[in-house]
Amino acid sequence: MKLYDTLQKKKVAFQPIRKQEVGIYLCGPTVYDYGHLGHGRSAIVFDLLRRYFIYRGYRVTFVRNWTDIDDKTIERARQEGITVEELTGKFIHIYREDYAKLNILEPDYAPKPTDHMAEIIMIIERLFENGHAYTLEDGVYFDIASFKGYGALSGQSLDELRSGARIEVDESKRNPGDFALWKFQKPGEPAWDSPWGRGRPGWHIECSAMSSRYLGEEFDIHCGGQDLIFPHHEDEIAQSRGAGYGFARYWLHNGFLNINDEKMSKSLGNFFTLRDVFKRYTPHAVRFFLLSAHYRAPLSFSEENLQHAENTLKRYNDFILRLTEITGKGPTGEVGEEMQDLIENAKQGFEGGLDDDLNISKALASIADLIRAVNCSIDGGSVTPSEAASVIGFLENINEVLGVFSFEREMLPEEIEELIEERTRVRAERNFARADEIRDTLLERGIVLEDTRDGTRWKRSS
RNA sequence: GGCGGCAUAGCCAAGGGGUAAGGCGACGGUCUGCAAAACCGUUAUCCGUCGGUUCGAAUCCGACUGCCGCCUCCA
Repeated sequence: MKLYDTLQKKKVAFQPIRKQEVGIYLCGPTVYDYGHLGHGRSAIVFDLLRRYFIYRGYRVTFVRNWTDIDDKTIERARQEGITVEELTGKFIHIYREDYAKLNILEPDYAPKPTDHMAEIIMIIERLFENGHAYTLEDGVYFDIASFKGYGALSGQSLDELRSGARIEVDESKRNPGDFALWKFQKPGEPAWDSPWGRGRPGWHIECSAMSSRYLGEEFDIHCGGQDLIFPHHEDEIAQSRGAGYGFARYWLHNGFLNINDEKMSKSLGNFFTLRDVFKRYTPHAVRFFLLSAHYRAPLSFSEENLQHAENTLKRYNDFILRLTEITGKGPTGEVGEEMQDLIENAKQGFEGGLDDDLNISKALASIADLIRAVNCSIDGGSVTPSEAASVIGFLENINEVLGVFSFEREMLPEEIEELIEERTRVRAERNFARADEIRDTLLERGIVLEDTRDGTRWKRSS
């Protein structure tokens, strides 16, 4: 399996630290507000990564944090007149609901920095011991000049960072790029005891502390959005390696979700929350949309593209419905060699695509080829129930990775079943006026009827 | 100013030295009582522009143009 490593700036063959095991850390959101599509994208593409490792037989440990203590959670809680804990508890709950709708697997660990002060303090102590930390009036800082290799991830040298700094420089810091490890308490702020005084952790330190806590001092993959490369991940590397950890072996970053060619973000105010989008599109379609572009490429949000996802998914699910109708006839017939080859080709195409740095387009193209070929055989009446079952089995397997197909069928209310039966009767009598009337009535109620050789099929219209 | 990314049909998108996968949409056809679904066919002489290397480039090199991101909180 090849993955693009941001640090090496190229695709490399993935080698796990321990055979058939992989530890993954994903930087999660700061929980002070509703999640938007961009957060959804990051969560989904790395859910795809995790699920594909599982599909490939790896034992995966997946960690995604909730950032619950920083300027924004403190400020928002103050505005709303509630505690930081109340605020973050509410939004963690909302995020979890949204992510569940998107069929994102729960992380094995979902740590919060407020639960890990001991680990955070311990790593800062180690940074002092190793000469990377120093204390100023308002907090403890990391001395980036003391860490050789600073800038390797983002491709920037210390000098460039110095000259390019757009922020007002705190003259007391040894280097403008030095960042806070521990911020001393200001009036009204939540605070924890530490050897340097009461306060709270800086942003970057939580990920260094919690990743090592759950995945070990050296682990396989660290992921996040491209906006985290600098300074967040650069600083994490400096801290963790400065503390003597091996830290992450591979760095993966997802591209942005754009809207009108601009990054969707809180600060630009051009975002759609997941909740809003769910009002207009099915969660499966939203997942499929966010999944359907390569994870490192920019993806444009638009009504047209969401609708596109909805349409494509409908084609998949119609296909599954057709297969289900055939398997309903019982487990009979052979699985012919031709069908075995079709499935095998699709499987190889699917795996070949995802093996190549999660090339989802390649993977989906092979599924499209399978659907066309099998639909063609169904039209010809040559697909046995056993064959249909094996195609469904294949789709179920890959759906463990994609998580977008629907296999379940709901039961219709009896009155609707009766209308469908009545329509079958009157059609046999060639009373098409009544038949069309029934079809229109049901359509108004969201039921689409399709007449096939073997009877009438119903579907939900949306 | 520094660092990085992107530019392929109406739209989404793969490919990345040997002559353009796949999907959505559209149009024509088969099927159907009519539809729908499905299938078949059509839909890029060409891959931002200009040069160069090569027998051969969308693919490599150079320049240019446009767009985006990071350098400040951000998935």
